[in-house]
Amino acid sequence: MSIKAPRGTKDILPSEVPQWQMFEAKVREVCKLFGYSEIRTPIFEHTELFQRGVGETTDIVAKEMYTFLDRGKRSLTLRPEGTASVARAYLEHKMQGEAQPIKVYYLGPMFRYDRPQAGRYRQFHQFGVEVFGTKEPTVDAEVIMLPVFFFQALGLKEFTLEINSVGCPRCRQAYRQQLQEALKERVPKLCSDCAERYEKNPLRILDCKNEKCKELVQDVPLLTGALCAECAAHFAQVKQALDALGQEYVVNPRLVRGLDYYTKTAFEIISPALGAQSSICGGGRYDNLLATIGGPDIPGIGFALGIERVLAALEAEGISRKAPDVPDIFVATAGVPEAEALKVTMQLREAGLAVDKDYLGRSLKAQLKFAGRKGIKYVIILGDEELKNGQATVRDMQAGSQEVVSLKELAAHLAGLLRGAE
RNA sequence: GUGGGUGUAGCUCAGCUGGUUAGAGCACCAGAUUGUGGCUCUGGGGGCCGUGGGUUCGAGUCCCAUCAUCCACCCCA
Repeated sequence: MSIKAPRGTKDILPSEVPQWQMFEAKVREVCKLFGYSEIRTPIFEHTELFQRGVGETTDIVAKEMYTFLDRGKRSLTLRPEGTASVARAYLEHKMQGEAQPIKVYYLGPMFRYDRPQAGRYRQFHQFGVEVFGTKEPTVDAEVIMLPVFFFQALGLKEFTLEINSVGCPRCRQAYRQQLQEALKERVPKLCSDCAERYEKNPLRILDCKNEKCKELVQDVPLLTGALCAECAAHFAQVKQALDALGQEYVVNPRLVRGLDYYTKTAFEIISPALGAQSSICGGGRYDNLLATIGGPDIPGIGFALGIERVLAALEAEGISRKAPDVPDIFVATAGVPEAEALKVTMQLREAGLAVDKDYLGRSLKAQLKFAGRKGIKYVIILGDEELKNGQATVRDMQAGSQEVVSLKELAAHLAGLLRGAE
């Protein structure tokens, strides 16, 4: 075998597609309940959108983008995430002129040039939601509750919600200095990654998994304690709203989002059933994103959730997969021309029945075996004997019983059987 | 980008310290039953042993490289 799917990509095979369709149907159902409309944006955008929106210093922009020049020498990038595109569409179509807030969801592939591992792909799929035009803390609570509600609707049981506030540029800047001050002496003792983070993005040091770093930053002041009055009040109201709903959560002051655009509320949902890539949903508020990409000062909030990871979590929890669809009826031949069998097959389809037939010229025995393996409920046996009388045999594969039915009444007879079987 | 594990039939895997034509189970196809599946039995098709180099009289087996894959770091969904 020479050509394979590119590294980090994979085929979603017919046996898996029903599970994806179930997932997508659930997305649409829940979004409808919450009042969100679907939006579909292009799969690639001008590179500049992500550079400005996601942030030059983020790993995503610095080293994970699929960027290329098109024939007109434009620099384009396969979208690494959805929020920037939706924000761009909001501005481009002047949605600030419509009734606010704008609540949308999207579903589709994203691309990041990462090293693949369990739960991490170069082409992966996200379901995400964005709300523009309100900075109300209760909308933060709604955006947090949507994925929680969604996971419950899927039957997922094992997940934990973590929340934090990363403040606004003002309090974050002040905190950053406070943190650097506190860590000054300890820099040489930190791991090499954290030593680098000390200058670039000291907040990330709080999130380091290295045991030694964890210990060293234990007594350091936390961002939650350094929030400005406005951010602190906002965070308190978000928590209050979640409390009022009876929603459990863990405040994780070390939860730091990687993308530059986040402000105030940040949250993450984690599945303990997964490996190292255990985050199944991440989101938060981004009150400066629209302004950053050249729009008016309009707040926003959203989340994105990794479909492959959620499906893996369902699998790990043993939640049954949706089985692939099989036709209800199979037309088998025994000594009659194939054209005749195709004609009967088409007639049944025209009557609204899901029907397939043999295309390998196999023996009747092999055709029955095939239908049995596939789990097809009824097999029509077209034999020359019956056909002479304008009849066919209908075999119930589960019961092993069969009866002779006239071709004229065949469709109605089968429809009746299928209705009865439901 | 860094580290470790693994690449033999469609799938899961054997193949002892290198030794003639590379095996099993499942799956697939056919027959036993010349018009009747699920059980059983019999037979059959399928492998440049990931790829390229090297060591050797001889390599699936040893060495190097490369690619792919898995897991972890990093990062994130």
